[in-house]
Amino acid sequence: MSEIVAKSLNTPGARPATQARKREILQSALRCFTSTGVERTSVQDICQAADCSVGSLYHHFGSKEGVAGELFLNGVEMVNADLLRRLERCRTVTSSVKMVVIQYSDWMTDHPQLARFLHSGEVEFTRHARTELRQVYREHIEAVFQHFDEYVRSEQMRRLPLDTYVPLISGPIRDYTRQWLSGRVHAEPARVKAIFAAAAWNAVKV
Amino acid sequence: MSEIVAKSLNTPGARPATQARKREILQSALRCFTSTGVERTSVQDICQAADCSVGSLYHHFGSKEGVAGELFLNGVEMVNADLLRRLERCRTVTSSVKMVVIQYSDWMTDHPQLARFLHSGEVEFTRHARTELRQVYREHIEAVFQHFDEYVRSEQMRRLPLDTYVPLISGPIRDYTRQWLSGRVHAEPARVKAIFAAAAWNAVKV
DNA sequence: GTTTTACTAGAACGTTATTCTAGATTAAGG
DNA sequence: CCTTAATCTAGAATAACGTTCTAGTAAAAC
Repeated sequence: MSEIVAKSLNTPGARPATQARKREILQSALRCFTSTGVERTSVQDICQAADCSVGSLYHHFGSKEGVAGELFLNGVEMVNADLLRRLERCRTVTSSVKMVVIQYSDWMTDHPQLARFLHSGEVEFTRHARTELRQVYREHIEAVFQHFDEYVRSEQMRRLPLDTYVPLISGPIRDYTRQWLSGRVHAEPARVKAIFAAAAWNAVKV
Repeated sequence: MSEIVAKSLNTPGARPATQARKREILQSALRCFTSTGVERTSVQDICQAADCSVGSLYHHFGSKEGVAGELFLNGVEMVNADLLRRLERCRTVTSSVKMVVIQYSDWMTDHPQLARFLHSGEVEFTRHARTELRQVYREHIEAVFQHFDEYVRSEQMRRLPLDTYVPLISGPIRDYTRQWLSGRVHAEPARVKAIFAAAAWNAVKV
């Protein structure tokens, strides 16, 4: 089971027990969402699984969407942080580009439940969650681009329209992962990552 | 506005007016779904827009999911048919591979409403719709692969694991389209298709 | 020890998808 | 034509669900 560790699961003024309760709710929700689907799980299902009252859930998360949103945000932050950590160790263009694909494959294979949830597309975000997610995404992209900037400058990588790098490098493995999660293909992403890593490098090398 | 033409919108024993009524419901539903989101549109919204009663809607489609499912299926069949039509005119490997990307870009750009709906990921399928969709997908893939088979045999194209062709060729443009629909990038797919078409060919050429 | 705040609980509310029953319209057979 | 059976429409009734509300409990602050 994947750990649902929130960056800021506790707000100022919160009691010690609160974090545990929130985490319990999030983990129970993830189990429900991935087994039954977001829309088909009721808040009562979550409360029953987490052994809490609806009042408690609404106090902490405001809505069912709120639970799903926080779960989604936590998941995205985990993947992003893991990529940056692994990118820092790469010292060449080739290994860096390939790492983007390899990390994605490994992470999705290692966290199938969160992978399923993040790819489900069922999550309806609140306005607040949406802006927060956008912010997280932007900061992440910026950090990743900073890593690759020197390679583009030194012409070890093709210079392309900014918006095309992500689809070119990550598009295929994302598409494959999606198919894997929907059951259309059977080999885990981690077992085909070499092909997609090579293709990614092939797409952006000079 | 895109035409919602059903392959088999009429069942045996149906009256002439039925097809028009069903199409009216589907078109109204599409408008509601794309403007408000699938989950947030009620069946009453659809009925009001289509000027019909809930009883009528349920008689024809069985459920809200049923409406969304048929809309989805029709959309997929339209894209697929369009691709096969355009592929038939291609006489070389390069143009064929690139056509897969180009057709996708053009179609999504020309049918933004259906594109948004097909990519929304909000549709919950009934068991029946799911199997039917799987069937349609399989037949389509088979037809497309048949077109490319000769090129692989004559070694004008790389021989790769079967499940990797689609992600390698279509993954990037799909990913880009998704980002375009979510508003993260602004240039229409049709305006960047050349880059992704070239990358697709680059990924599978010998 | 008192006051304030965080938290929990579960009944009550309004909305929504779905079902049901009754009736209207149309096609087919004689 | 008239009858009969089937398709189709309508809208009230139902059941389930997300959310709100009120009251109460526990813990921290002072």
